Amino acid sequence: MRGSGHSVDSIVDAALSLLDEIGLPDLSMRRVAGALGVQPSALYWHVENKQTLLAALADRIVGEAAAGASVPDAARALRAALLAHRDGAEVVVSTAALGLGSGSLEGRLRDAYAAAGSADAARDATVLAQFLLGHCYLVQQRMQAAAIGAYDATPGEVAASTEADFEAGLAALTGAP
Amino acid sequence: MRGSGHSVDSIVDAALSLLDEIGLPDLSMRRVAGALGVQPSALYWHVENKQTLLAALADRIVGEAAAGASVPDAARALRAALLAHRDGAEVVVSTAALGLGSGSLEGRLRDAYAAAGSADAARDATVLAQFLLGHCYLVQQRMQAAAIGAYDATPGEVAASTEADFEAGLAALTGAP
DNA sequence: ACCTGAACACCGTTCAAGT
DNA sequence: ACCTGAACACCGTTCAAGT
Repeated sequence: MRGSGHSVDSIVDAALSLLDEIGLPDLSMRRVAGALGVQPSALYWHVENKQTLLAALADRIVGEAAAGASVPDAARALRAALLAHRDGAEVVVSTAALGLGSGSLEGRLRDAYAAAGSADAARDATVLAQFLLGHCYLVQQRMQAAAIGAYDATPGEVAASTEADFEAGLAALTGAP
Repeated sequence: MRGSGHSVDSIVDAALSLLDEIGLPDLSMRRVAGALGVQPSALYWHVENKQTLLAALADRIVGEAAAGASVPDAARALRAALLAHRDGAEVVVSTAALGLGSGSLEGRLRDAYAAAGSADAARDATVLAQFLLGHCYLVQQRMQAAAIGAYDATPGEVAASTEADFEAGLAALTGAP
């Protein structure tokens, strides 16, 4: 902090817009450094390694989504947050076990279930998080495949049928529409 | 075929046992070549690139699991197949959109739903596949984190509580125990 | 037909050294 | 405190050349 060259926040900023431009497979430490006009080694002053940078990116992607909402609305808000950035689901899911990334996401759902008086908020949240992450991951994979032309539908068609898939799963897992 | 040096099957064999040994992050084309006693470039005679090798690996992991079973048994068999190999879920999920990898898995579930007289077997299969893949991916991530010690449970504890999570989600998505 | 050898354009990370 | 420069040990992939 305090006007110095770069903070961890500015690195996450750069990484996030680079993610939207080029996608996760091409998101290298060297590219992030390049976007900041700095040597790759400079990043390691602010960030321990690539894994922790991705975890910070995951936290930023999840953001404040779903705070204080009902279970279905929390799930919808988290879905929207993941789908808002290219490969957002893969970033979040890949750091989910670190507690860092998605203690966040699963925790958010746990709060929603607890507020709704669930008898086992922890299990309910785990199950819904697994569906939510699997859903978003596969949706984004399919959208990318559709963009490349390797899939038999346009990105628009994928987006539409995909939301109905989500609502179907959500209704089944939460017990009602 | 025909007694030549290596087939694509022998490459998948080597890749699969290497996967169990070292995990997906360390599974490089160069390591696979090394395990076969061959130069890395030799692999490209049999296989187009790493992505298609991973797709073939995914097909091998899914195998014949769940053929002709009821929906819940198909789901359980597929779960067991993914969990049987280190990072199995990540391999399968990462190639799921290619039709190559998990036209397989999702198709298997679609067949089971269709045989059970589902009104929308395609959607039901998509939703269950998303849960199944998200579940297995997160379970394996958690088991690995537990093995490293970065997680607050032993691998055994993770495996146990995890199966109950799966049955809870499965019951909700299929409508009954 | 199948493989080697060498090369190309990359990686993540470390660490002395500069300022 | 923060960054550069150079290095280390790797990647996936291509392609001429060998057999």
